[in-house]
Amino acid sequence: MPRRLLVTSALPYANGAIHLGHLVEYIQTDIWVRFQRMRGHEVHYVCADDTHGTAIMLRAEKEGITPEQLIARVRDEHMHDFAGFHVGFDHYGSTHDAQTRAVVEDIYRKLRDDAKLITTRPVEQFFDPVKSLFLPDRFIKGTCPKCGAKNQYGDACEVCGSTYNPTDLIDPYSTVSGATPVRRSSEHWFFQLGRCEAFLRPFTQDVRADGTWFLEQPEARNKIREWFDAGLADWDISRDAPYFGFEIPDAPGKYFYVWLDAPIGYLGSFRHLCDRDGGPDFADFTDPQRAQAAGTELVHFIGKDILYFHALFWPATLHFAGYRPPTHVYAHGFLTVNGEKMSKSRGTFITARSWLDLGLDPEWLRYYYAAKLNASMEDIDLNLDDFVARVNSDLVGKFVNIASRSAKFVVERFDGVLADVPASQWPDDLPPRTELLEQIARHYDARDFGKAMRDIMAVADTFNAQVDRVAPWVLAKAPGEAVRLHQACSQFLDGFRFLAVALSPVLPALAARAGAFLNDPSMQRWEAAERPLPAGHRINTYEHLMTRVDPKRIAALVDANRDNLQPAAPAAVAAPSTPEPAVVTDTAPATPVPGDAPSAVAPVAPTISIDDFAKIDLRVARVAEAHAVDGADKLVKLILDVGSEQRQVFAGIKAHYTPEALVGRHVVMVANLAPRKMRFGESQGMVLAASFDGGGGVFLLDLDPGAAPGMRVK
RNA sequence: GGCGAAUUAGCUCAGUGGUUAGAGCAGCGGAAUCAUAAUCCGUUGGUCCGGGGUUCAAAUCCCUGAUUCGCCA
Repeated sequence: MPRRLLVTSALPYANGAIHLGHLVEYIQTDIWVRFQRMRGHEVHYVCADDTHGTAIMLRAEKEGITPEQLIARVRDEHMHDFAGFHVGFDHYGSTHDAQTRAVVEDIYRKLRDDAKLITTRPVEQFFDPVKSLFLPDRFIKGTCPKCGAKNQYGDACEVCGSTYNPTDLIDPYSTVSGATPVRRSSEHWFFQLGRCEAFLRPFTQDVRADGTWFLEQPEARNKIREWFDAGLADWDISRDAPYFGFEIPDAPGKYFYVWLDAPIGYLGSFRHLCDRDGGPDFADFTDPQRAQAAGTELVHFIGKDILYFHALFWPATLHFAGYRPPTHVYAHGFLTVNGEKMSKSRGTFITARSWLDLGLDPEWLRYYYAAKLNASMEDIDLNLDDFVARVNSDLVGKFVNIASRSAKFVVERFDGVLADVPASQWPDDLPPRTELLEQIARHYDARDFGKAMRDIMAVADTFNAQVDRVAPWVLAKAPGEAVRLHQACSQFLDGFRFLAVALSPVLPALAARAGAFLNDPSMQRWEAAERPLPAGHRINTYEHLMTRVDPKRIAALVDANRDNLQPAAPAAVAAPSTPEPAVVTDTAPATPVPGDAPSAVAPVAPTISIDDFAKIDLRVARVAEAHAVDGADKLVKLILDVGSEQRQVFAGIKAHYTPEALVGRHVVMVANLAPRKMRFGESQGMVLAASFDGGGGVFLLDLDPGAAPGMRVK
C-alpha cells in the first residue's frame, strides 16, 4: 500500500545565504523524498523561510528597507539556491503569510482556551533605552565577570569558556545602539511545557504498537531523556514590540516568539499545496482522527541543534491544540570542511551561490553527501581532496564509464538497437538482481545513503571488471563475433541502466540524461531496474554524461569564499547580494575620476530602429575559463558558458583584468557576431565593456545577482 | 562544571561478542587501449587512542585516562 507522506526540511532563517552546511539537510531530505516517489508513494515536500524575530527587524532597518522587502529578497535567493541543487520542494513558503498566521492563531487559541496551557507573568530583561527595545542575549555584550575579557556575549565567554547570565556582565552595552541597557520588567506569555510531560515522555521514549518510534535514533531519545531528567520548564512564547512577527490575539503589543511560529510554517506552507486544484486534504495530515484513518505520516528532517524544539515543544503544542503530532523526526549532524568548522577566513564557509556561480556541478555535492550520510546524528566531513577523488573515481571513472565504453559499439555496429538480455543474466559475483535492488531500497528508506552508495558502486565495479574480461574491442575486430559483441554490450548497458535508476534519487539530472540516452522514460520508477530493456529497443547516441572535478576549480571555490576583508564592526552590513569577493577585490582597475577622463566623450551615433537593435543577440555568459594568450599584448582567451553551449572568445582586456579575476563572473556577450579567425584561434563572439576611445581603462559590464548564463539581454 | 558522542590503514569510512579486522581512494608492480587518463589484475600498509577488567572468545561489553566535537532549554 502506498504511503502518504508530508515531509519537511527545517526552515532556513531569512537573514543569510544558504551554505554547504544547510545543504546537507536539504539534499538528504530531497534524496529521501525522490526515493519514496520512485517507489510509488505519495509525498508532499514543503519548506519555507523562517522570517520573524529581532534579527530580521534590525537587519532590514540597517539596510534601509522594510522587513517585508528583506524577506522577499532573501526568499528569492534561497529558492534559486535550492533549485540549483535540485532540491524539489512542492511548495516553498514563508512564515510571514496569511496561511501560517491562521494556523498560529488557531493553535494558540486552542492551547489557551481548551487546553488551558497558556499563562502570563512578568519577566525582567535588559532594555535598550535608546532604541526602546528589549534585547535578546545575543545583542548584549560586556566584560566577562570571571576572566575580565572585554566584548563578550551575554551568555558565555569565548575567552575563558564560562557561562553566566547577561545580568552578570560587567559594563554591559547594547550592540544595537551602544547604550548601557537598563533592567525593565514586562508581562510575558508562557506555554506550560512542564504540564505536558505525561504526554511527552511516552510519546518520545516508548516504542509504538507497530514497532516504530517517534525518534528512531536512540541517541536522540537519550538526549530527550536528559531533558526530562533536568525537568521541563515553561516556555516563554512572547516578545515585546517592536518585533517583526505575528501579534498575539487579545494581547496588544505582544508578539509570538519566532520559535513558536517557525514549525507552524511547515503547516502554513503545506496549506498552499492543499489550496491548489487537486491538492491534498489538509485535515488528512493534521487532524488526529482523519490522519489515523487516512494513514498519513508527518516527517521532519532537522539538524541535531533543533531537536529540543521539534521533539518537545512542537509535538506538545500540536497535540494539546488538537492537531496530529509528527510521526517521525530525523536529526542529522553538522558539516565540517576538511575536518574543521566552516570558516570564512579559511574559505570553507562555502555558499551555495558561489558553487553554482563557479559552474560546479551540484550533483557532485549531492553524491558526496549521499556517500557520507547515514541514519545517525554524527557530523559529516567534507574533505575537499577526498571529494575530488571520490566523485571522479565513482561517478566518472566507474559509473558513467560503463555507458561510455559500450554505447559506441551498439550505436555504430547495431544501429542503436539492443540485443536480448535475459533477466537471469546477472553477474554471478553480485547478489541476485531484485534482492540487491531491495537491499539498496532498504538502505535508502533507512536514510543509510552511504550503505546504498557502497552497494551501488560494487555493481559498477563488477560491470567494469566484466567489460575487461569480455573485451568488446577484441570481439569488434574478430570476424563472426558480432552476436557476442551485441549481447555483451547490451548487457553492459543494462548494468548501466540499473545503476542509473538506483542513483536517481541522488543524481536526478544525470539520471534524466541517462534516460534520454537510453530512450527509456520508465526509469523514473524504481521497478524499472528489475529487468532489462527488451530486445529491439533503440537507444540514442551517447554523449558524455558528467565531467570530472578539476581540483583547480575547488581551489578557486575556496578562494572565492575566503573573507579577505578586515574583521567587520558588528554594525557593518554584509548584504548577501554582494558579488563574489574574488571579483570585487581582485585587480579592479583604478577608478577614474571624472575630470581625469583622458579623452572627450564621443558623440552619440546615428539613430537606429528597434528592429536594427533586435538583430543583436546579447546574452548573459559565465566565464568558465580565462587564460593569458602567449604572444598577445592585449588579448585574454575566454571560454564562455552561454547556457546551451561554450564559446571561445578573445577579448582585448589583458591590460585591465587578470584571467584569475575573470573566472566565474558573469558578462554580457554578443552571441550572433560572425566568428573571426585570429592569429591565436577563432573568436566566437564579443564581450561588452565600457571605455573611452582614447584609453583610460576598460570596464566589463556586471550583472545583478540572479542573472544566469543564456539569458537574453534586451 | 554536568551530560553525551566520537577516536579503526596515508585519506574518507564499513565493521555492536565468533576464523587471520575490511572497502574505496592514495602508494607500489603489472596488463589493457573500448571509453572526454576512464579500466582491469596483483600488492604494500593497522598496537582498532592509552591503560585496566569481564568472557572460552573483545574493535565490539564494563571501568579509567587522553584528545576532539556537541548539548546544557
